[in-house]
Amino acid sequence: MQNFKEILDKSTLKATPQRLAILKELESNGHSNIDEIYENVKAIFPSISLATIYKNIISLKEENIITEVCHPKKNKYEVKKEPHAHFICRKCGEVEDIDLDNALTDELIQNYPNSTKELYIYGLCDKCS
Amino acid sequence: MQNFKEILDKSTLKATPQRLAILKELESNGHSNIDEIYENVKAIFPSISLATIYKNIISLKEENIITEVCHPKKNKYEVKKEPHAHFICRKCGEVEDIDLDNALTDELIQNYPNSTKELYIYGLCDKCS
DNA sequence: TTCTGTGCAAATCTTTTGCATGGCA
DNA sequence: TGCCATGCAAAAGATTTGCACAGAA
Repeated sequence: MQNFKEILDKSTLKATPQRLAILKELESNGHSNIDEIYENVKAIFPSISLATIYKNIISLKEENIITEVCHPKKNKYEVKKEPHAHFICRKCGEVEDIDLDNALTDELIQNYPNSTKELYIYGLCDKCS
Repeated sequence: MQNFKEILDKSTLKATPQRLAILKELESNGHSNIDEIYENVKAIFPSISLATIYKNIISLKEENIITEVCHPKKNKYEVKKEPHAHFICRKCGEVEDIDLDNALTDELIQNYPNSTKELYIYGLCDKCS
């Protein structure tokens, strides 16, 4: 479990309880969309508003604390970590992290010097195929 | 230039002038989002409505005539063609097609047997980097 | 005639904005 | 006091739906 308070203290953003809850939700869920964040954080802060979620997602993105995962159904967000790939299921929308540690992907990405090392592969997950 | 009338005739959809114009727009533009399609088709059919664009995009997707390109800013659409990769600029949003003909990508995709051979690489395009 | 597709308007959903309030340095 | 950040409500934007009409088989 990461120390989000410390991460926020180093940024321009204050470590409010709501922000910490959003980050905790992303960490435990892996990838969540706005609704999922809202529902799960609401369980802890019943008074939180959707607008707060949206505003925080924008500022956490700007501060490079979270990353947007482009998603065919609904964009998702994740706590920033090592560059890695995503496998996204075209049917159920499930997102799976893929390690980028093999020679193959390294080499592929070498061909795109300006790439941010974000690779996405679409297909069907085990359940849906 | 593809024969879209023929393609539509083979599907369950009729080859209406509006549909043909949407496909022609996608073909000439490469990748367009809803607004771009609307604006450009409107130049030819001033009476076309946004609802018609939306409805057609849905049915053309269902018939596998077009493909949705997941895009951080606005989803784009393209006429279906050989499986290929996309390079998407995180800054300006430009989409660039990448051929999937090299051994590297072939091999990468072999590792994901259920992949639809859709690969996305994010980064900065030449202009933005 | 029948069926599908179109275009308008309304409805719904999603996201953003403005503003008053509250908490913390 | 002076900032941010929050939460509400309203506004703005995007997408979907219902319906009447038009056009092709």
